[in-house]
Parts: sequence; structure tokens; C-alpha cells
Amino acid sequence: MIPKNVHSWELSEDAALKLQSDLSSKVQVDDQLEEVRYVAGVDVAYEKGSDKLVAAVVVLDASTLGVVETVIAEDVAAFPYVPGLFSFRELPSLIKAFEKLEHTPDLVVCDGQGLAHPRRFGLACHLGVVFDIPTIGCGKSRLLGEANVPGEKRGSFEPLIDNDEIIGNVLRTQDGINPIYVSVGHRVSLETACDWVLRLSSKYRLPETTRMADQAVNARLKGLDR
DNA sequence: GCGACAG
DNA sequence: ATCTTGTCGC
Repeated sequence: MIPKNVHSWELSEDAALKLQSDLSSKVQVDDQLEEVRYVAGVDVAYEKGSDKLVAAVVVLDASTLGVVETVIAEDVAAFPYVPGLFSFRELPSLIKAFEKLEHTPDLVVCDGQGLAHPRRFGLACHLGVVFDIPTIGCGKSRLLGEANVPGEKRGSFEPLIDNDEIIGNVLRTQDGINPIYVSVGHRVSLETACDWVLRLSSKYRLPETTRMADQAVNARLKGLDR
């Protein structure tokens, strides 16, 4: 698939900050989902001592959760890891992978936050706006905000709050297992986002989409040094 | 000034 | 994210 909103990735940190503020106005927070036939997961992994990385997008059939397509892109990170500017490090590689995709996903589950971000423009929002596609932010840990501890049962959740604003949900996907952080990426409401994440996390802590992408990325990483 | 800080 | 040792659970 082809990016709809493109911009330069050769940016200083200051320019990246400004771009986030500008692009954040393009994020859609309401449900604009078609029939969800394909759900995609994305992940990136790094080669130990270098900035070489592998990005993967895995498309699953939404009803059977079977893998429909897997694409990989090898790349070199050109931006450092800076909390709050995460997308400028990983998105260029993910875009290369998406450009190889033959199936257009109806929904993308991202590995990182969406609106639960200092400028309300985490990786999930950025990816969503670049392709103008529905995305969900799904993080293993918290970047920003405060929340009560959700109940121990799968499906329990508590709002994640920053500045008196609900920026996401802390969601328990498995009984007694650490909850995860779900937030809106683009064109999906928070309620719908949590519904999907819960549905995709019926067996493990993380969504099946994320697990498949992680698996694809690490398989390629091993193949690199042989 | 000090700590916190997606991956 | 990646590295690492021991421990627990299926």
C-alpha cells in the first residue's frame, strides 16, 4: 500500500516536535471502521550492537486469526530513541514494510502508544495518519498518565488520565497478568480499540497480531548472521 | 535541580 | 529495544 500523507524524515528533534503538534490535528478519534476482514500487527527488532533493524507487518484474517500475509523490511535506524519521539525512529522502516503489502488491512494494532502521548501523537497516531488507516495503540508499559490498578479479572480496565483528560485505558487482558496500555491511534474509538485488543488477546497478555509480528521479526533477525 | 521516560 | 541469571510453570 501507498502512504497518503508523506513528509521528510530527516528532521532535528525540534523539527520533529513541531511536526507532531501539527499532525496531531489530523487524528480522528471516532469510529470509521469498515467490515474488519484483515487485522494487522507490526513490530520492530534491533541487531545487538548496531542500528540495523528489522520491521515486520503481519496481516491476519480477523475471523480465524490465521496469517494471510507477512512482509519484512530491513533498514538502519536514522533517529535515536527519544521518549516521545519514538515514531521518528521506527516509522520509516515500518512504512517500507507497508509498501510491500498486497493486502490492505482494515485495522492495525501498533506496538506503542497512540493518544497516550505528551502531544497526543504517539506511533499509532503517526502510522494511522500517514496511511489514513484505522490504528490502535497498544503498549506493554506506560509513557504518560496515571491510573488506578484494574481488577484482577481479564477485561477489567481503568482510565489512563493526563491533565484531567482520558488518554487511554489500562486493560487487563489475562487474569492476574500485568495489564497493557491501550489508546486511540486513528479512526477508532477507545471503546472499540479495547474491544479489539481484548478479542485478540484471548490466550496471551498481548494481542495475537503483536505476537505474530514479533515472531516474524525475530525469525528474520536470526537468519541475518548465518 | 531531580526524576520519569512507548521501544 | 538488548543483555543476562536464576526461577517457575505447563
